[in-house]
Amino acid sequence: MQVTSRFTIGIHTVLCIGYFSDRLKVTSEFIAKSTNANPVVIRRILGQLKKAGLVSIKAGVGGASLSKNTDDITLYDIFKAVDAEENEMFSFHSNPNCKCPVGKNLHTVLNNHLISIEDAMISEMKKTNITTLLNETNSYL
Amino acid sequence: MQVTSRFTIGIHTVLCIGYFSDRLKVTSEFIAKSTNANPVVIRRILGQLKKAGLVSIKAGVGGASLSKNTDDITLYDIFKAVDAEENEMFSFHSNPNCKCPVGKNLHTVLNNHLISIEDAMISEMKKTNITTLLNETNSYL
DNA sequence: TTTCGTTGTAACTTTTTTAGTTACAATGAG
DNA sequence: CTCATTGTAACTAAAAAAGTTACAACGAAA
Repeated sequence: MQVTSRFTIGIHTVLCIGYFSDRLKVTSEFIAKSTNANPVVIRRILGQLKKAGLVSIKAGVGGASLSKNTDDITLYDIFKAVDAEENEMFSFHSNPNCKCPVGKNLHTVLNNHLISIEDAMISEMKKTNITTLLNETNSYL
Repeated sequence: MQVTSRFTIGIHTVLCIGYFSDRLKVTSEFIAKSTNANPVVIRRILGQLKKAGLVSIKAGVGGASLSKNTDDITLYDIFKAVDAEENEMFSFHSNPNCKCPVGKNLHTVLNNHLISIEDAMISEMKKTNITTLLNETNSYL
C-alpha cells in the first residue's frame, strides 16, 4: 500500500499558500518550484483543494489563498480532497465464491473491521492542522 | 489511496485455511476457487504468509495449515506480510526545493505526523484476529 | 481594447504497480 | 515411478499515477 504523493504534495501546497500568500502571489508555477512537481499537476491538486473549499484561486491574474483559518484545515481535509474523492480505501477482489462459507460471507464479516481501520486513520489525520505544521516549519528555520 | 486486494485476498486465504484445513487439503487451487483469484496469485500470497511465519505449506503433496493459533494472527500480521513488505506507507515527492523554507523542512515536519497516522492504523488492525473473523463467519451460516 | 501572465482542462505519453497467465523444474507421498 | 502440487521465472495485460504539451478563457493593467 502506498498513499499517493498527491497527499504530501497537497500538504506542501497548502503550507506554501499559508506561508507566503500574505506577501507573494502564490501561483501554480511558484508551488511547482517549491515541490519540484509539474505545474499542471499542481493546478490539478489546487483544483481539488478548491473544490473542497480549502483554497480560493484568482482566475486570470492568478494566485491562491486559503479559504479557511489554518486552525481549521487538517491533514484529513487535504487527504479527503486529493486522495479519497470517491474510492473506497480497501479493495475487495470481485466475485468470491458464494458456495464457499468463507467466500460467501467475507465482505460482510470484514467490512466493519475495515471501516474501523479507516476511521482510526482519519481520526489521527484530524489531529494535525496547518497552524501546527506552519509553527513547526518556522521552528526549523 | 487504495490498499491492494492482496490484503483482502490474504485475509480470505488465512480464513480458508483456518476454516477448512482440519478436514480438507487446502491447496492454492482450492483457495483460488473460493477467492476467485488466479492460483499463481494465491501461491505468491501464500509464499508471503509463509515467509511471515503465519502458515506452513506441504511441498510436494500440497496443502496449507496455520502455523500460529488463530488468536495470535491479526489483520496487521497479514497486512504486514502481503502489503507492506518494505515500502513506506506515505510517499514523498522527490527533491523539494531546499531554498524554500517550506520545501526545505517539509519532510522533517511531516514525518512524525505521518508515522502517527500509520501507527493508528496499525493499532486498529491489531485489534482484529482470525478467531473473531471465523466466529463471525460461522454466525452468518 | 490590446497585452500578458495565469488558470483550467483536454489529450496524450511515460512510468509504475498490480494482477493474470503460461510454463516448467522440484517436491514428496503413495 | 507416478502424479498432484508447490515455487518461481518470465511474460502480458490492465490500471493508476505522474508528467507533458497545448490552448482557450480569464481579468488586471497598460
